[in-house]
Amino acid sequence: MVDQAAQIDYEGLLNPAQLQAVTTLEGPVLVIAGAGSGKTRTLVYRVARLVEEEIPPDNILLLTFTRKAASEMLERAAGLADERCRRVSGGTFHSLAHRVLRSHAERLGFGPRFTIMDRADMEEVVQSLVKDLHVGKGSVRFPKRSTLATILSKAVNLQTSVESLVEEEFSQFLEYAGHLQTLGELYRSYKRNNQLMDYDDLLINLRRLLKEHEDIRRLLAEQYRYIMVDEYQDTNGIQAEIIRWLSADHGNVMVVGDDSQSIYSFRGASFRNMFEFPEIFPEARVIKLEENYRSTQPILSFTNALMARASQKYAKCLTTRRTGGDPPRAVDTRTEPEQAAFVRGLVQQQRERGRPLSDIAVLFRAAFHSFELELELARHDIPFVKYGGFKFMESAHIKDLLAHLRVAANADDAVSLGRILRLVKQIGPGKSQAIAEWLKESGREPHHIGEWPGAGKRHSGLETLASVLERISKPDQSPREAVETVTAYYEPILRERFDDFPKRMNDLQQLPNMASRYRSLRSFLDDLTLEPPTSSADLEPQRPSDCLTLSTVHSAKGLEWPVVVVIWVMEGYFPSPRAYGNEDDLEEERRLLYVAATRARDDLYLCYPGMESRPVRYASGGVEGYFHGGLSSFVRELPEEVLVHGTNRQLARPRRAPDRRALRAMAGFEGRGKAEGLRLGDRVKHPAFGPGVISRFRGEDKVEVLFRNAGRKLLHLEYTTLEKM
DNA sequence: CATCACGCTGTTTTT
DNA sequence: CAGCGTGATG
Repeated sequence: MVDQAAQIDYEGLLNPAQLQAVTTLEGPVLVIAGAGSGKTRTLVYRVARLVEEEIPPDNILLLTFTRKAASEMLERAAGLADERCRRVSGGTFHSLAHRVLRSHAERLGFGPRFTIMDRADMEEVVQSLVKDLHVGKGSVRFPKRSTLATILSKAVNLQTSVESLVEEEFSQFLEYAGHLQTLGELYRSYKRNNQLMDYDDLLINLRRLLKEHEDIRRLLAEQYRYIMVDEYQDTNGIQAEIIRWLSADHGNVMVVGDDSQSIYSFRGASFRNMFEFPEIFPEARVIKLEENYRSTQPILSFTNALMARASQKYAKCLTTRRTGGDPPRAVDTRTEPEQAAFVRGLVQQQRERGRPLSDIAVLFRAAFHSFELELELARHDIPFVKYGGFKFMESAHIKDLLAHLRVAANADDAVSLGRILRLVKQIGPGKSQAIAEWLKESGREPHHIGEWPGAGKRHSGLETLASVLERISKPDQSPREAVETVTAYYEPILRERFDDFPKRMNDLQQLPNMASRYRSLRSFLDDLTLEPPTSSADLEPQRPSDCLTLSTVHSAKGLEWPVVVVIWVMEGYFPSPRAYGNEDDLEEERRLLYVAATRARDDLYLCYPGMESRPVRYASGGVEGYFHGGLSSFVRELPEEVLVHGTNRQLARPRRAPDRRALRAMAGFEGRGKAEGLRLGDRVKHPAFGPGVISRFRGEDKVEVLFRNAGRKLLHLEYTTLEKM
């Protein structure tokens, strides 16, 4: 080991509260840490301190919100103390659960080969079980698959029955409460029968293991004698219980969090865990970190004023020793395209002043809120990386490919088997079901599907698939080879099924490299599920070295930038109106803005398309709530002095709306498309986007066109803007 | 039985 | 805008 210079000078490097947190090594500790108060720093130093005190790194457990956060912290600790810090166990609750369950799941009746399902898998299974409920045909209002998954998952995470959750939070589905309850039970037994665990099961099953198997609890408590939990405000009741069991024997547990940054209630997280910690561990020390090391005082005055309006919180007031700084600017950008142009202008202006793009981040609530801005940035050649909302793993072609690997890794994975069977020509829902049943009855492995008697004589499609499965099921195939085998088989299918074949094929070509880092298919698939890529940059690391960051607020947690621009797209704006049914939603929205604003070191811009608040009632469900004009409702209720108000005119001239008449003049059509003989699949040309294919008719005067070269896949266009080719 | 076309409808964030 | 269910078509 490297012989580090003298001991770390903790007193000189930490403030008194941080120092207390770092040097209290035994017993339960609750650290209430405001944004930018050196929370991560405190954890890093504490890891270093523990290691310095000769605590074996294997005995330290650092639970964080993402695995990336954990490895970065351990990296930093290693830089401070020594290399041993890297051997500390770090990760998310889910990855810990996964690790433990892979070795002990047989105690719960699972084999070691269980498959982890992501959200999309869960939806697929749940949807497939709906038919067993025998809900009347006329039930138009039955929740769709994603809502079903949300309901079932939330009931688990809130530890309540489906029925009472529906009563509480999904009253529009009250008439189906019984059906949903049954669906939950069907789903549970389906998972048991097919060796499947979803994200929630990982937590539930770890808790069960700890609760019901004393020996395993002892084993883990002995292994992890010092436990630290970051972002404790984002844990749910199950996770809190896991912590309680893990540390029941020794009580050496430090949890760190900020109730004001709790933004995951949608998955059952509750900052109440922070208040309850001292009740579970009555001897807990409580340490508050209130000095902020990140932002200027004007930014903090704004965020303090914002949170002062919150009704549920640990009161704290952040201050800094930094002097100077401008108050945040609140800018009414009026409309979304103007907002995009404004932000682009802002970025250009900062750049001209010599700021690197990497100093700037644009944050927003939902991933699609940045679409307009992405187009605008592309038009002006401003490079950016986007984090959040990137569903690489959920795109159909990736799921198709991985489904083959999953069948090879777990023959019981009926969802994946069905998926790959349906890709074969002439095999649809009916036959795939029949094949799966035949396999089960005859006790054969999936790679025997070529022998299926129902095919009549021989079925070449099934036989080809069977040989692929046989090849990739061989233990001597490396994950990389398996991926390549399946890609070769899948390529013609992909070409046939998707119009944008080249882009999708390019995605698939990223997979072999990812796979080559793994020794088994199983671990490759597990990692992809537990830590899917969150940005396109994760796939193509050769991005420009200096680029702007675009991120959802959720993905920006724990990060900071000198300049932060927050854009809150106008609510009620297409595609979907957002209504706030209750005060809790509004409170979380406020905390979200708090998280976004506290990412800023020096300059903060708040952009919102101003629109009046107004009451709204869904036509269908009768849910009452109100739209609000993005940030405007928060901004309006704050004292004048914490913000400078402005309009976009000061910094950028609004882009002119596209001139429809000019486009029409350029168009080759006079009448309506369909009437003029346009058909699906016809090739057309657009003056701006180039050649494309008609993919769908929408109503009387719109058509969907697929453009291969445009940044966007699909566009709605009036027929008259198109030229027939 | 598989596949295609079209009308209807509406919350989002992630392990 | 995109997913879903349904009815028409092969």
